[in-house]
Amino acid sequence: MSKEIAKTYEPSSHEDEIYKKWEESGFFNPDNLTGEPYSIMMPPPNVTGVLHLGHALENSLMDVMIRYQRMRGKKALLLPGTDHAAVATQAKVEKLLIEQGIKNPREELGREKLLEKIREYSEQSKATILTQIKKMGTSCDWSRLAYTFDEPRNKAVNEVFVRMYNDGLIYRGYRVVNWSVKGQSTCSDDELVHVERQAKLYTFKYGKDFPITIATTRPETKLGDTAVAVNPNDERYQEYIGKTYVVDVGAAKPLNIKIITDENVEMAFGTGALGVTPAHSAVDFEMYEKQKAKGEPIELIQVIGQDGKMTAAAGGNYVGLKVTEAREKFVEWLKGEDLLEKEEDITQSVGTSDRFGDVVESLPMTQWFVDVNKKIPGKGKSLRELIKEAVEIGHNNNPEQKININPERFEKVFFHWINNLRDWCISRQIWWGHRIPAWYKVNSKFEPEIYVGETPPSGEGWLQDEDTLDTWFSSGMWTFSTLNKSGDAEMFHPTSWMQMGYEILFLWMVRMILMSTYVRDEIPFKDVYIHGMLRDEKGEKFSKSKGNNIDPLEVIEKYGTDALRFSLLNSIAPGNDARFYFEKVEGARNLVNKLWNISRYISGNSNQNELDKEIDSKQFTASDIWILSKMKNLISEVTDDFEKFQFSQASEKLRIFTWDDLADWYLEAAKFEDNKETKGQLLTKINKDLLKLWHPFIPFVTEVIWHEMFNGELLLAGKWPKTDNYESLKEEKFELIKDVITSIRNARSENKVEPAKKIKAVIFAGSHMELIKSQSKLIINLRTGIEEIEILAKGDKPDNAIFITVGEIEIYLLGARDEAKEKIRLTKEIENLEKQIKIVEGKLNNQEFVERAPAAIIEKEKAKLAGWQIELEKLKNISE
RNA sequence: GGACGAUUAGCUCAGUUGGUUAGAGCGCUACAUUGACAUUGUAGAGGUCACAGGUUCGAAUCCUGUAUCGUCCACCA
Repeated sequence: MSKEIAKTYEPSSHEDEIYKKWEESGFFNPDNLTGEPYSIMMPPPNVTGVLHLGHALENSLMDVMIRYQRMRGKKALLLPGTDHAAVATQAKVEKLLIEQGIKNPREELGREKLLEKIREYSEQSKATILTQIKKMGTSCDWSRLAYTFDEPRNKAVNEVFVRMYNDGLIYRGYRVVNWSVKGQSTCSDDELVHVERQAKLYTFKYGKDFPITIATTRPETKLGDTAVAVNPNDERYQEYIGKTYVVDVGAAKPLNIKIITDENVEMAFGTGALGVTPAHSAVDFEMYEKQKAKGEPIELIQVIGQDGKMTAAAGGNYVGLKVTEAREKFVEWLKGEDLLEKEEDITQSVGTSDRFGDVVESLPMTQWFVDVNKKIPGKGKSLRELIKEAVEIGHNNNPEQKININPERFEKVFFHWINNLRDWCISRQIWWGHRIPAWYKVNSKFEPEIYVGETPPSGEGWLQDEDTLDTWFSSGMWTFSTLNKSGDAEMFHPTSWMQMGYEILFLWMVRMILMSTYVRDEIPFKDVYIHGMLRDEKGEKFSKSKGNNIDPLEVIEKYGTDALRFSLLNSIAPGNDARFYFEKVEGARNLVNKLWNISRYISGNSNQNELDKEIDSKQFTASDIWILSKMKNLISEVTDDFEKFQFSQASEKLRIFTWDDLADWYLEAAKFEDNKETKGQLLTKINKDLLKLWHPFIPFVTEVIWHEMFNGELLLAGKWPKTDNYESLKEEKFELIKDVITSIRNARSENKVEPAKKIKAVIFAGSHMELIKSQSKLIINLRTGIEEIEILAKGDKPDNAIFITVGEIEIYLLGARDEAKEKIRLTKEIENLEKQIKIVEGKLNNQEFVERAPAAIIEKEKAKLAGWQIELEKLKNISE
């Protein structure tokens, strides 16, 4: 490092250049690396906009991991990509177009033109996202860049669809689905956001002569009721079960209401009877199916249409009305007929579309589904069982193929969830997405025909299904659909590690397990690391509507990428939410600068030519031995933390070593020690390994320093430090010296001694005579304000001195004592010691403690007590 | 309604199998003025670990319950 190097590190003048160097080096591409494969698939960000701080956190997590693994000598792959995010993107672009004055984009533009608009938008968004990923310093292999909607991924989607169809796992069925009127599309159960709202619960009868009272919050759907369900064990209704009543509530035709039984009806709730509307409730539809299977069918009457308005079946008074209008009208009618018995306010949770925002309707429709309960041919297990097995005992009961969820508590949530899994509706009526590979035609005998295949069928008259696939169908294959380069899948799958936020655990993780275990007969990843959400400083979610969004690029511009990365990684605990503070980033920036200056100092105080010479351990001082043992320990702990995904703990240990141990103690001491040559070698060795340990967290600054100081190969491809490179030196001598120095500083401060005032110290070192003598230079120079020092084994205590005791060592500071303040200080110390001694004595006098506690603990307590007792005695002597 | 978390210093948070006087950053107080770094240094104040029980020689840590907050799930019509 040359002398002109700036006093402060300026990220913006290095980062782009360094990233370019990394890219050009080829080390981002595992083809250029050797060793055991290690792979991470980047969860592809949606091309709905730009990246936010949450993405910055994810990029930091993935990159810290992949850099660590690369340095560990692995063939490391971090594969980047983006997600076309079907509904989300179309909804977004449609919204933009509406803002631009196009009232109904689908009608006005048509399929091809609208798709063109969406493609344009998504390409732009994609470009921005990729730039942002680079700005974060993410060391991913750009030669393998993937997109969920590009050709290789489309091929994979079609292949898997056809295979599942042929296995009978995908079926086309007429069922009640969630329908977003606003988006004119279905959505799956997992895409619903439940919102609490106020509603009215109406209790009524269909007619004067109807024997059972029912309750509902959706009176308008009652126009389509065809049954009343009661619990089979409910004695109140036994006599009515199986009977059918004809009622006229104003629908197009009088309703045939059959009294049926269902075990899920709770006797205690309301009247214990439930009006069954097969067309507009998933639960009721199930009853409809059950009745059909039993041979006692009930009718299905659809009274709400896809436009959210009442159908003709709802009757002349209702047809064409919005559901809310119809509701009022029906209630009016009930009142008029004196059928309404009760009207009460309740809070209700309703499902809304996560992308379009409207309350979804339940409508019966023909859609495509994935059957999660059907046995897979040749497997004897259902998809649900496959998913569960992979987390519970390992795929195919193979422990090597077990997915570990970290932190573990999310496994509980997973099992709870998997038991409630229902068939997955995968067809969407939007246009942006993978078109369903199914074709229809009517043959010469006027029978409908269907063809499902990877390529269009030959022959005339085939029309492809208009619908597209749920976006998770393609992103579920992400761990392997991305590995389409020859040999990649065998090399890198199952992937090694996957990080994700808990909010998409069930949306995404489960689908990846489903796809991978079914298609590849192996798990998608071995370890899942769940992180929490990043919130603003008030603890609120970042969102556009709140206007509290922060652009990572802004933060980077001001503080540098390293500072952003460190502040994010340092403040997260697995699975827990964290708040983002600019103060944190500022602190991180200061740390980066500290490391910069440490290196700057070291490079100025070591001779490059001596680096290869063997370090002469005979020249070691107490501080040398101390820092070397700290360093050895640091390497082992940081490595350990990485293996346990404890990133924030690793970074914290590095921070403490760097700032407290190295900068504040070791470098300060080094200034006053004589073994300059050895020191230079040691400093360089420690600096090198420290830069390596830091590199995954703060890649830019470490690479810049590395380049300035060592000029050799890139730190990116450096070898992770080994503890073996450090001798096992167990040494606590320097800790004692630190203690002596800190105590002197403290006593000066408490006595309010002027900083400039020089004082004399007399030390009775006892058995530490030799050590204290050898370290006297440090005791004098490290901000203790001592100019003269006298060291004896033992002696008569000097008068009028500040008295300090560090274990058996006695220190007297002459010429600085403030009678009153010293008295206060001594009293405080004595009180403190007495308190501690009392606690330990209490423990040791406790018969049960002595009998039952492990010997090591007891020994520790005894040693503690003995030390304190000596100190206390000395303090008492002096204060008399 | 169910499940899962959280509650530790003024603020934001660590605390890995129960064992020194419970830690850090920021903030605060007093001091230092450039010596690698003022994006700095030195010293200090500040906590009944939400509450109540229990297990244990010993609990922030394990168990039970309560309160408050948060998240997810759910077919109370």
